[in-house]
Amino acid sequence: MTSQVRAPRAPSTSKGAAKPAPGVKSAGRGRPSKGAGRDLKETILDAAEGLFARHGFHGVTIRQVAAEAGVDTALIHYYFGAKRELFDAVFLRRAEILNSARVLSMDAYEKSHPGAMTVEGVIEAFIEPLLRISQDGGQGWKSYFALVAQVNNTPAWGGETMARFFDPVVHRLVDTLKIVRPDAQDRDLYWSYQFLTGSMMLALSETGRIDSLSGGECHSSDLGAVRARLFAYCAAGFEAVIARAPRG
Amino acid sequence: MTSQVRAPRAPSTSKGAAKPAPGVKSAGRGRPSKGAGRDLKETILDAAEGLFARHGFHGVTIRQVAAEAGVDTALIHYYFGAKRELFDAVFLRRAEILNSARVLSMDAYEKSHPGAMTVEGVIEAFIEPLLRISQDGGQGWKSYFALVAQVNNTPAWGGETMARFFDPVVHRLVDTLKIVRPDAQDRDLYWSYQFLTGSMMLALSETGRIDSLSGGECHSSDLGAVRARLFAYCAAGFEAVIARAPRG
DNA sequence: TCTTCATTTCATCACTTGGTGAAAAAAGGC
DNA sequence: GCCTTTTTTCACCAAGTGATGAAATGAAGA
Repeated sequence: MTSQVRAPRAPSTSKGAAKPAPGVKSAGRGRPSKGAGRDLKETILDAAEGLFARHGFHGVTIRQVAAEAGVDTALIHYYFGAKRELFDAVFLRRAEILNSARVLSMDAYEKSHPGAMTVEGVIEAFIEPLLRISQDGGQGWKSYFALVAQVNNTPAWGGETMARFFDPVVHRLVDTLKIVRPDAQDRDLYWSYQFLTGSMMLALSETGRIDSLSGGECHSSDLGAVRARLFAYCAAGFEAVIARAPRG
Repeated sequence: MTSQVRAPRAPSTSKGAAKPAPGVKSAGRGRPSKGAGRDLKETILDAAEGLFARHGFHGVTIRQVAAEAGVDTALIHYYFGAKRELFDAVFLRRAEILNSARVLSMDAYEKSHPGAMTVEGVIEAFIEPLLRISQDGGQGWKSYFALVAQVNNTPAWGGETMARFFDPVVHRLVDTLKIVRPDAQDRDLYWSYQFLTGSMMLALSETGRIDSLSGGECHSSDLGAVRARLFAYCAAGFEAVIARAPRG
């Protein structure tokens, strides 16, 4: 009864760079709206990313995205299909970059500290890539982290997507921690990770709450301050939970 | 073609016997949908609370709330006004209960441990009331915690409300911690609290993520497991951050 | 009884939502 | 130039959206 989602004419395939260059848009005389010579598709994703991060999936309309990107709403459907597919595209775009950066970081740490790894070192290798990317990656990445934090706390919604893309790297963390603390119980590691990810995502989403709470002494945008404390905080937490070893 | 004269309501059919259960309100035989003879206003708040918690403010329509509560949409506007006011009413209903429970808990701890308070003890006094209420308070409270967690991570939206209602008790926590660790810097305490609240809210929202992540070994509904670890985890984190005392 | 008043229902409004088909415009190969 | 394919715009729809005025209802007083 509901109109089935018709896949838009797929613009060639999706893989690789064989895309026939959808026309360097604003170069010639297409739309004069957006200045940069970037692909329109990326422009749409950027607009959607920022809006979704601020207002959530349901808080954003296709028309808002279109207005922000300076395109027609039909063009968004042409490229991405339904609204939910647009959201997924936003989510996917940076997920793989994130995952490979984290795996690389943990690989490097493991290799550079043979037989001498510490809990704090492992945790730093797990978190640091995100802090670095957020600091160096520009506004797009900051929006993305806010988006992930939001999805993380709205399980009924993107929970499955979360799991599909981020569980592997979490298992990698747990496996490495088990090398460092072979006697630790899985339960304790998983719960400790749950605590860690809550802290980490809230810090990365830079909600600004700490700014007013601290009367201006702390700033949520100060990721250096996060770096200076979060690793030690989480590592001590892990150690305490492992040491206590409750049979819960 | 739009506005034609509204005919006075047609006398309809025979008003004889077929009138279906007029809404007698509070006492006796209200709505058959909700079992208890509670006020309709509370029924509406309950419905709205559950839906807002699952789908967020924009993901819920007045009509959905009305259907869930078994009332007419106009009745919701009659009692609460605009949609946003309904949301605020949901948020407010339990906020004060929460705050007084926490203040009471910290008062009790402070009085019962004169000169012998510990960081972990203070943190337990701060968090434990929430765990207890969530365990004993029924589904309504669980929805409420999920709602708060969501608002906490969507700053552009309810950030101001969050601050107005929950900042005082946080300042109380910080003040008490300064008694226990007089040499601790404010910066460190605020950042540590930020990490704590991220962990705590994620645990309280019971997203179910840990269930699949751990392959069924942990359950997000197992607040006993949280209690057995979270206090120690956070306390160790606080101590580590204080001890490190970075000048960030 | 008759009147009053808070509550509840009904019908509807003005507008927005996601989504679509077809035409128009570029881009490109020949 | 001509013809084909991809990209972009335009007009529009069916189904909702939040919200409201007014009528209907029922309990409580007078």
